[in-house]
Amino acid sequence: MTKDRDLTERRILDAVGRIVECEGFEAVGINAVAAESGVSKILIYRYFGSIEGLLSKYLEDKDFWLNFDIADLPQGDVKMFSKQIFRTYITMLRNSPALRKLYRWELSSKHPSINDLRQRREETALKIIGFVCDRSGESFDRVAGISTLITASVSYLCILGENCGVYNSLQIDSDAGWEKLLETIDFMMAKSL
Amino acid sequence: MTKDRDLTERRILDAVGRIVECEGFEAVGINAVAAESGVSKILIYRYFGSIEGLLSKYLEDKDFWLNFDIADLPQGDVKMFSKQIFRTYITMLRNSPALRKLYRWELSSKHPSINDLRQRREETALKIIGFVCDRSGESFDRVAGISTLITASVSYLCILGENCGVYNSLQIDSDAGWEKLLETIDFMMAKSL
DNA sequence: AAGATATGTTACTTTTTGGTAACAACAAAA
DNA sequence: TTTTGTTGTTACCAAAAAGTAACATATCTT
Repeated sequence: MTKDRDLTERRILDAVGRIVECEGFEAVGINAVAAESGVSKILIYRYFGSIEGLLSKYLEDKDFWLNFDIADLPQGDVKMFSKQIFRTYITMLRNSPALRKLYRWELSSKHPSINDLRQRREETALKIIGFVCDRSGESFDRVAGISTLITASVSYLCILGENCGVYNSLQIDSDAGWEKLLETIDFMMAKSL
Repeated sequence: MTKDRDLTERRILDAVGRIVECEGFEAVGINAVAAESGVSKILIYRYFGSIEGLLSKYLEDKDFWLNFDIADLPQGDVKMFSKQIFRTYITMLRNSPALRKLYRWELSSKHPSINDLRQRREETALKIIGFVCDRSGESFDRVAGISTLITASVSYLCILGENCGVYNSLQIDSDAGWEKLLETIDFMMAKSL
C-alpha cells in the first residue's frame, strides 16, 4: 500500500474515461467507478466530493469547441475555412466515443458543469460566426442558421450512428454514408454562403 | 375492488404516458409505473410481460413518421410539399414532449421495438424521398442528403431545447429562434432543390 | 522518536429497484 | 352449487446503488 494521492486520482479519472467511452456518462456511478478503478468509494468522495465533482473534473479539456482555436485553420479563403471547420468537427465526433457520449449525455442531463460548457461554447461559436460574417459579407443570422443546421445534424447523426446503421437510406455508421453527407454539406454551402 | 382488466391496462399505459412526458423513457421502471398508476407491479408483469412489452405497447401509434400519410399534404407544388413536411415535423416535435422523449431515448437505448420503429420509418422516408425525386427531377442522394440534414438537426435541436435555451445564439426554446431556423431552412431549400 | 495528518481498507447501513410467493375475492362455466 | 380461472392485494426476497463509520497504515513535521 503505497500512498500517492495524485496516482489514485489519475486512476479514478482514467476509470471514468473507460466507463464513459464504453457505456456513457449515464453509467458513471460510485460503485462502477470504484470497481473499474480498484479504488475504494470513500476515496472518490474524499477527493472529488461527489460524482458531480468527479465528472466536472473529467470534463475539463474534453469538449471540441472549447479547445478549438481559429488559428489552427487555414485563414485564406472563407469558404475553405468554413468547410474545414465542419470537416474537423465531423472527424472528431466520428473518432471519439467519449465526445459522442458527452453530446448524448447533454441531451438528457442537467449536470451543472454542462451549463459552463455550453456558455463557453457559445462564446467560441460567436467568435467563429463573427469571423465568417466579416469575411464573407453574409448576415449573422444566415451564417448562424446554416452553422446550426449543419452542426446539429452532424451531432445527431454521430450519436445515432452508435445504435443505428441507416438514416434516410444513408449509411451513417460507415465512411460511405458520411462521404455522401459531406458532399451534401459542401453543395449546400456552395449554394448558400 | 371491481374487476376490469381493460381499465387497469389503460391506467397503466396512461401512467407510462405521464412518466414519459415528464421524465422520459429512462424513468419508466416497474416501481415508478406501479406507483404512478396505483396498480400493483405484479399486474403489470401479468398483462404486459415486462417493461419491454409495456413500452412496446405504449409506442404503438406514437411515432410521427409512422402515422404520416402523404395524402394529408397538398400535392400540387413539390417545393410547397417539401416545406410543408418539415414544418409539420417541427410543429409536432415542438408540441409533443412524449415525441421528444422518444427521439432522445432512441439515441441511447437498444430497445427491440425501436428497431421496428426505425425500419418502418425508413420505408416511409423512402417513399417520401422517392415522391419528391419524381416530381422535382433531383437525384435521390441530393434529396436524401438535404432531408437528412434538416430532420436530423430539427430532432437534435428540439431535444436539446428541453435543457438548453440557446444554440449558436439561436433561441431554440422559443418561437423566435424557430422562426429564424425556418427562414434558414426555406432559404436553403430554395437554393438547393 | 512522537504526534498529527493524509491516505487507504473493511465492513456496515440505507434506499431503490426488480422480481415473486401466497393468498383473497370475484365471475363465469360445470 | 361447486369448480375453475381471472383479477387483485399484501407482504416478502434479492440485488444493486449510494453513502458512512471505524479502523489501520503510511508520511511528514517538530
